[in-house]
Amino acid sequence: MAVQVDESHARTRILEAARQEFFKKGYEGARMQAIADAAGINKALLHYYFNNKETLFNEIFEASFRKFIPHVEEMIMQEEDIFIIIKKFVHAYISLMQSQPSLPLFLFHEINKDADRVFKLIFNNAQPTMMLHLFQKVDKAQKKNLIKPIRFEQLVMNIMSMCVFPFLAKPMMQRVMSFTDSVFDDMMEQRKQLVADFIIDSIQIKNIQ
Amino acid sequence: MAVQVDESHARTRILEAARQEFFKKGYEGARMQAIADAAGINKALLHYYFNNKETLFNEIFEASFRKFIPHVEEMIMQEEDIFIIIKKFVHAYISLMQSQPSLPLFLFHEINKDADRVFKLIFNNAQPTMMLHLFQKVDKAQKKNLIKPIRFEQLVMNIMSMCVFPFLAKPMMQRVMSFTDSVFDDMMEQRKQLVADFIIDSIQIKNIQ
DNA sequence: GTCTATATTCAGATAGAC
DNA sequence: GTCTATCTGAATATAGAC
Repeated sequence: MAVQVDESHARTRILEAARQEFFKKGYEGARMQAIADAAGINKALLHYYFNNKETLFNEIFEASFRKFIPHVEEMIMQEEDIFIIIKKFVHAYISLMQSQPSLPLFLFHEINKDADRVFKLIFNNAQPTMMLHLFQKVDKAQKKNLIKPIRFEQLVMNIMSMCVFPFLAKPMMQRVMSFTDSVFDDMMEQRKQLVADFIIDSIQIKNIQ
Repeated sequence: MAVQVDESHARTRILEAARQEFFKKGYEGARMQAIADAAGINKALLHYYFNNKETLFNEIFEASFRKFIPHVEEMIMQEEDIFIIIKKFVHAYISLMQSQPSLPLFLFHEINKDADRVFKLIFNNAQPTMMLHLFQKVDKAQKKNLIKPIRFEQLVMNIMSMCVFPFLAKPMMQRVMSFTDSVFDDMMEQRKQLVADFIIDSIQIKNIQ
C-alpha cells in the first residue's frame, strides 16, 4: 500500500504558485487569493495545507535563501588557479540567477524590511564557509603577486555586483536602454564569459618583458 | 501678510516620514499609522494633507525616480575624454547612493511588482537622453581604439552594477562577510576611485611599445 | 489645522457540509 | 481533501468637534 509518498499534486502546485506570488509581490503584497487561484484551488484548501500565510512564506523563504549561496565550496577548495576559481564562480552565480531571476530582489527586499527576523530564520545552520575559503585563495594569489592588492571585500562586491545586479535592474534597464527579453537573455549568457574576463583583466598583474 | 509660502512644517515632516516608511517597507508593507507616528501627528491629518495612501505614495515615488538618474548629461556632452567621463559618472552615482542608500531597492521592488503602472507614472516626461549621449562617447572612443570592443549595454551594466549593487546587498553582505556600518561607509567612499579604476583597467587598450 | 471617534473595506482565517 | 459560506481583525478612510 503506497504510504502517501507522492507529494499530492495540490500541495506542490501551491508551493510553486506561492513562490511566484511572494517573489513578485513580497510578503505584504502577496495575496492568498492570488496563490489559490494560480494553484487552481481555493483559500480554504490553502489553510488546510499551510496553517497561515506566514508558515507558507517561511517554508519558501528558507528554501530560497539556501539557494542564493551557490554550492561552490568544494570547487574553491580543490582548485588552485585563482583565475579558474573566478571563472567558475561567475559561471555558477549567473546560472543560478538565470534559473531564479527574481530570487535576489525578493531576498533583498525581505531582508531590508527586517534583517534580524530573516537571519534568525536562516542561521540556525552555521555561517557558510565559502567566503573564508575564497578569501584564502585570493590572499595566496596576492602574496604570489598574481593579482593586484585589492581589498578582498571590494573584489567580492565587484564580482557579485556584476553577476546579480542585472537581474535586479532588468525591468528598469529594459526601459532606459530599450532591449527585449530575448536580448537580455543573450546578454546574460554572454556575461558568464564577459564578467569573468572583465574581473581578471582588471586584477591580473601582467608581466611585460 | 505672509501668503503661506513656507511649506507648513507638518506637510514636510509627513513627506519625510512617508519616504522613509515606503523605502523600508514598500507600498503594501508601509503603514499610515507608522507614518503619522514618525511625523508626530495622527492619521486624520495625514488624510487632510494627502487624500489617500496612493496619492502620498505617488508623490514620493515620482520625486525619487527622477533622482535615480543623476544629472550628468551636461558633463557627458561637454567632456571628450571617455576615461574622465567614466570617472565622473561613477563618482556621481555612488554619491547619489550614499545620500539615498535605500532608494534603489525601493524602486526596483516597486517596478518589479508592476512595471507598466510605474512607467506610466513616470514617462510623461520623455525618455532621458543620458544613455544616448553616453553611447556616442563610448562609440567614438572605440573607433579611436582607445577602449576594447565591449558591447555598450554590457559596459553600462558593469558600471551601474558596481555602483549600485553594494547598497542593495548591504544587509546581506554585512552578515556574510561580517563588517560594520562604518567599514561599509569607508568602502563606499573608496569605491568612487576603485570602481572607476577597475572599469578603466579592464576596457583600456594599453599600447605597449 | 488638528484632533477623537467611527465607519468601511478587504484580506486572512475558520466552520462545517460533502 | 476539497468546497461554500462566514467571521474576524487590521488598516485605510471619513465625520465632525474644536
